[in-house]
Amino acid sequence: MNQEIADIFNIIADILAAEGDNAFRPPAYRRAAEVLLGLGEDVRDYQKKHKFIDLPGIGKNIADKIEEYIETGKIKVYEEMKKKYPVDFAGLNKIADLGPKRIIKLYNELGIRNGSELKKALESGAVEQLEGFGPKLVANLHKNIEMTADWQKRFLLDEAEYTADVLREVLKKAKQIEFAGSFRRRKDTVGDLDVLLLGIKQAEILPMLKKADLVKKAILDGERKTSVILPNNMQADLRVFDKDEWGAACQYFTGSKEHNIALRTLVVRKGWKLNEYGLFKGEKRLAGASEEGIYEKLGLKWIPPEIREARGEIDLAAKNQLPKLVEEKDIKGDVHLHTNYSDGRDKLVNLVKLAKIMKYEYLCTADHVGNLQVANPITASELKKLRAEAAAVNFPVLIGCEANIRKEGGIDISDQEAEKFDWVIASVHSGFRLSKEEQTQRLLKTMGSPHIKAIGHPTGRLLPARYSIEADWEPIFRKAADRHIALEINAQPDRLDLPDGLIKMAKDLGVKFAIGSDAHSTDGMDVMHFGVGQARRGWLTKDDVLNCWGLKKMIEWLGGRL
DNA sequence: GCCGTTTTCGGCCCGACTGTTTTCAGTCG
Repeated sequence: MNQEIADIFNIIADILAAEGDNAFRPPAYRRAAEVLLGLGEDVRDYQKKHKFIDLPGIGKNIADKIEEYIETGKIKVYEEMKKKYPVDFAGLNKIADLGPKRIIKLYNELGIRNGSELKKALESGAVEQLEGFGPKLVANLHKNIEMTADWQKRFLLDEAEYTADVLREVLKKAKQIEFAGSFRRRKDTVGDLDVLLLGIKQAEILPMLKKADLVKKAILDGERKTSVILPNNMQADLRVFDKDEWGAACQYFTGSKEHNIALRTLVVRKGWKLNEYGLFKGEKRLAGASEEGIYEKLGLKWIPPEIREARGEIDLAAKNQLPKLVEEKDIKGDVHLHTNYSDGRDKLVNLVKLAKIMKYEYLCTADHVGNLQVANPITASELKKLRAEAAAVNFPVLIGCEANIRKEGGIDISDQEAEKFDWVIASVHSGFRLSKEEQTQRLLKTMGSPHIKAIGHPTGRLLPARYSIEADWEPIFRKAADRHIALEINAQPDRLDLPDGLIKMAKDLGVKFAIGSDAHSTDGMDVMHFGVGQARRGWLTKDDVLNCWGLKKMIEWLGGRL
């Protein structure tokens, strides 16, 4: 429901912006939309324990509208706006160069309500008759309307990372390069790449990209900014900065927007100014060469990019109480690996070889078992072979399994079968569309099973945007904490499950986590850093993560049930 | 529409770029 309300707020913001009476109302609605999306739980659950008005950026007016939507499924103000402008705002807004003002103008003057009507009007020549719609803008709209659908999508982190590596190579002439934005914050999906460069001329960039055949479309090329669409339809914005601006640029373009606005509130209070070039008192530069310097001048500890989301990090930085977030080097073992005995491609001995190179201290396998729509579950005789292989590798290996959670709760193998494994992950692989109540009961019941040590990819979501089960997470998290059952943070870039908001909520309820690669071959083991990034976005320290503890302590916490 | 260690009113983050203008509006991040 959060998404539904956020969408409505964004459209209200668009319409208010187009009508243009008070320029500060639209951002208020947009901020409220962001806050709802970052809430970590459904507004209906949140409402039971808290008041919306206590959330930052949400006042009486917007709180009333949220409650109105929960009660009636509608927001009156929005319904009236829809009558006045029966327009597909969300769709039209995705077209580049088209914002609220132009959308309203197109509707008022030509009655255009959606993309296909716009296309017809462009083709008939009606649009170029409008004041303010010159030949270049019309030509751009023609092109944009065709391409927009492709470049609007969000990308998985691994594709963004690969793209960044390509750009880094092509632009290696630069002395320094940083990929800022949501990529640096390790958000689960990335819309574009913000590329910051040092020691190179802005005018050199577009030619270098063109020479490397990386420009599908040049959007703009100015004195301080170059924007292109790359061949994979990802947008890259590239900007060059000086050495004494570098930290300010990194800070500014890493965001998030909400974090930066909150930071600027502090700055304004001191009578200073903060932009992408530095922190200034009048003309005097107080800081700018390093991010640390900027935060320090503001009386704050440096804040890791992953938690710059205006979720309380600035207050804690002021009090020097930021958590020391988990790092990739803290990971002591992988806890979710498939071998060749289920649907993995590699033998245990090869997984172990790589584990040693990665400086792990142990591995936990998690081959599929059971009878619910699973590719090639491990058999009893294969389990014996795997045990023998594990005994031979001279490296600590827990032999585990990934069992399926039944529709009615519990897992699809018996207690006797489960007992044969050292480590049992229970995962939802079916029944994604059960009701919220059924889903909640199903997970609660599953956690009553005596052998389960972890819940795998708990929401079942697949990115960039597919199903995530609906459940009332609070009682589930409470039971996980109580029963010493870990929640997995699945590091696959198309899962990153749990999502960050739920991680934070679970942590606050005392839950412990296990970051698993879910690798199906040695190649798949290198995704661990994505899982660590996700854990950091959920404010986790190494104390929160089982596989940062060492095997002995982890087993103790699990109750020695091995 | 939100918010408060100058304020319950009067502020609100800030700059770049393009296109359509002839000094600025709209979009974007």
